[in-house]
Amino acid sequence: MATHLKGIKGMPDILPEEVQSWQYLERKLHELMSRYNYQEIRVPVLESTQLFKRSIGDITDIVEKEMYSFDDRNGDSITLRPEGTAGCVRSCIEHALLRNNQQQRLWYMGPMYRYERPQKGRYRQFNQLGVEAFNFDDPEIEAEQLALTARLWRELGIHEIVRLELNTLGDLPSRNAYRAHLVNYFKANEAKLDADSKRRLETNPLRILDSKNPDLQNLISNAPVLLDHVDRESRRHFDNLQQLLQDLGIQYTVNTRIVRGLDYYNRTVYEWVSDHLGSQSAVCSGGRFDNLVESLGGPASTATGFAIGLERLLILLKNANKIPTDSENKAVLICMGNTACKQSTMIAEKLRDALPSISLHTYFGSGSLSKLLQKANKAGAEKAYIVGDDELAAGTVTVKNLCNNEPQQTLTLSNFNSSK
RNA sequence: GUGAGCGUAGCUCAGUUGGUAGAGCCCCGGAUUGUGAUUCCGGUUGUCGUGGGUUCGAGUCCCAUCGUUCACCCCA
Repeated sequence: MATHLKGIKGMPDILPEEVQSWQYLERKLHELMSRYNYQEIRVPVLESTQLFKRSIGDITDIVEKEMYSFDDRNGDSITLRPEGTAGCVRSCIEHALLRNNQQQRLWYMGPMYRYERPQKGRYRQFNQLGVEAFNFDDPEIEAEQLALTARLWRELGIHEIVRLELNTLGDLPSRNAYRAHLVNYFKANEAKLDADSKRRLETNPLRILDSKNPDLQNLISNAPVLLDHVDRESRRHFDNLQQLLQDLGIQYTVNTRIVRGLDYYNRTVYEWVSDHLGSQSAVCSGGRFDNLVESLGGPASTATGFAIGLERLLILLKNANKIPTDSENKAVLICMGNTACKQSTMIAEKLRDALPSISLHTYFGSGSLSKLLQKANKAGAEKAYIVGDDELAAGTVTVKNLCNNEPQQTLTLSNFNSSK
């Protein structure tokens, strides 16, 4: 016997039973996007490696060690997208969707790829819903997108177990100034830092604020605060956003330690987090990235957006037991006796003609009615359509309701015996 | 890349100081050749992850390796 092949690490199969919950979630997301009049954009899973290096930032971990990059047959380096924003922006530029400061509200959904060690809520292929809006300068757009996500949590029934954490990064000059303050502070206390944080001191000092090391918490809480250093305009933007959130009744906390793994953010950053996700606590994160479009060669365009990790969202839905079981209109066709059994496919087609809304499962061949009803019941069918020799002769179908003990009904199908 | 835990039937898991591999669920059949959700009876399923070692003898002990889970790093 040949040894069987296995799937790739961190790239899970989604089996039929599981697909139900994905379809439920996808349906909800489609509806939501449509209600906010965001438009779907579909871009490829593969892009040039250069695109991600320029957008995400060359020295980020994603680009340095997590990308699935390889050479195309002609030697060009291409990469499986580790996130969706870069491709979306590239497409908008390429097709001039942002000319003359045109506003766009866009969304996309699909798999992303990062070469990481899998753990709870983290996979090498994972799915995101991405939402981006372009050329909206004022904080109303952040408020709209946060209202949209807040509505999603509410309608999925998980609003009790997620919370919003908000911060502002200011503009680039103010952030660089703050960064210098922070480096000075941590350099003065370098002896107290762990190895990871010493490394981050060189690469991404803001990340030290994120550290989970309990020994560092005291040092971190006495560090200079980003919010105290942001420029006046960004500060005003942030204050206005907070006012809007209060007006909308959206609860949040300001967390001055939130930074971003991607380099392109400025001003607003936020995360929706939950205690039910294990260590990977963020289910949605986003913010403003006003400089990305221009830095990728497009027209200067402000931008805001967020991404939701769909696997993580499903963990929350399961946790809160909010995935409806989909047994609606499930039915089975049971044929008894040789004559009816031979015609089961044809009878099923007639039933589907007559009852377009049912999801009809046909048992081929014969078996004891008792067993077949048992099977139908286990499969979650609501009704059994039974056809035996009597029904065949009379041109009828016996309908048995499997949800209750109501008397059976007889359904007449026109042209039932037309094939004769 | 680093650390820890776990690999026994399709699934969830027992398996005693080393002595012939088990249960429940699922699936299939029958009681009941045309009436389930609630009965009873019977049946199938295994390179005990893989390869070495110790031993008269290894699912059990040792080593290696692979897989997996969780955590670090990082991030949705």
